[in-house]
Amino acid sequence: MVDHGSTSTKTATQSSQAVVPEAWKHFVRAHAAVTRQMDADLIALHALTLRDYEVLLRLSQAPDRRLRPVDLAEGVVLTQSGITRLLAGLETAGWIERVSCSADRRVSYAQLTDSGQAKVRSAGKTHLEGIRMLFADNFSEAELETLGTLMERLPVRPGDPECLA
Amino acid sequence: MVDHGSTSTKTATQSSQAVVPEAWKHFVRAHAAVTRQMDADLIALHALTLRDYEVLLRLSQAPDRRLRPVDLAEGVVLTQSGITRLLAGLETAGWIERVSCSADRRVSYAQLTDSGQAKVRSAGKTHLEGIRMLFADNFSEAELETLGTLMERLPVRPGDPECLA
DNA sequence: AAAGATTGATTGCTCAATCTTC
DNA sequence: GAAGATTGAGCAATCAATCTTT
Repeated sequence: MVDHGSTSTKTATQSSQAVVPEAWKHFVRAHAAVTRQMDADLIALHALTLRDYEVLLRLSQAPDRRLRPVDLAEGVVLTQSGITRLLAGLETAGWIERVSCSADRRVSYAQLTDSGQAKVRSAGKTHLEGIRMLFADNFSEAELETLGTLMERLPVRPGDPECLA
Repeated sequence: MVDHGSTSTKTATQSSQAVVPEAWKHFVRAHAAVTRQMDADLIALHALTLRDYEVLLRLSQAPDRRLRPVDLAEGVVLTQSGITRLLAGLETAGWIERVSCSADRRVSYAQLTDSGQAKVRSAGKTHLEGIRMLFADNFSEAELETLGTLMERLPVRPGDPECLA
């Protein structure tokens, strides 16, 4: 509700109030549209959900190609039960296998199989193409870099759960 | 979609290849995290989903406070059946009512009620606060403006040649 | 007690099919 | 036939509760 010290001489309240929700609105809308198309492409060409792909990708980039489900969940912003069910699907597809941890018997790693590695490679081509066409091609290299740093600044976990009143 | 051929400058593009998926990754992750928190806040304080709120908001800004379901669906990136079910919920809550169109009897407008207007006002305070704390406060005014224009550039209906009003 | 993982019940959304009206 | 709206079936993700291990 407080004005930000407007830089322009437009109607002060109108402009400074509008800029914030406008940016947010475009952000949400763009994400939904682009994401939906990417998901459709991955499903059509590789029988793979966008979330599935992101999980496989993270595994392929992890040391020893394995991660704890709880870390995986945090990485793709999913609940623990969500990741359990997703991993179950990936396992029956043969793209991951479960490996129990000797140091902590509570955890059963998700480990990328060779088949999963092949899958993430082939699907990766489609996905990179999608990122390029639907997302990156709309920006210059510099803008992309800017976008990346800006996005990186947003809080990923509700670490400070100060509730709104 | 076929393969896009081999890249001739694999080594040279290695670093610039990384910037694209990085920007995208941060984009997706940030959206998921911020959106999730906003949704939780709205549910906790107003018994309202983020999508519910966005629909009510769009109605409150529409002429005569009413819109066709199909336009509403396009606005919040949902399928037609999705909007039907969402509107059903809003109607039983008393926030919208259905009004048949005299000019075209296929459409039944979603019309914001007074109760719905009150709801969107009170929830709007929470939501604006959420946008500020979770999103806008991480950026300067100039960055927000940049972000808005960049996001606006993304295609909302990829592949679709034209949008009919 | 707390952390990791899982399961049961529920919700919300999608696709495909259908109905009515243009 | 096409467009707008709806319904049935199915899937994916959530919350709450539970189990095991630390």
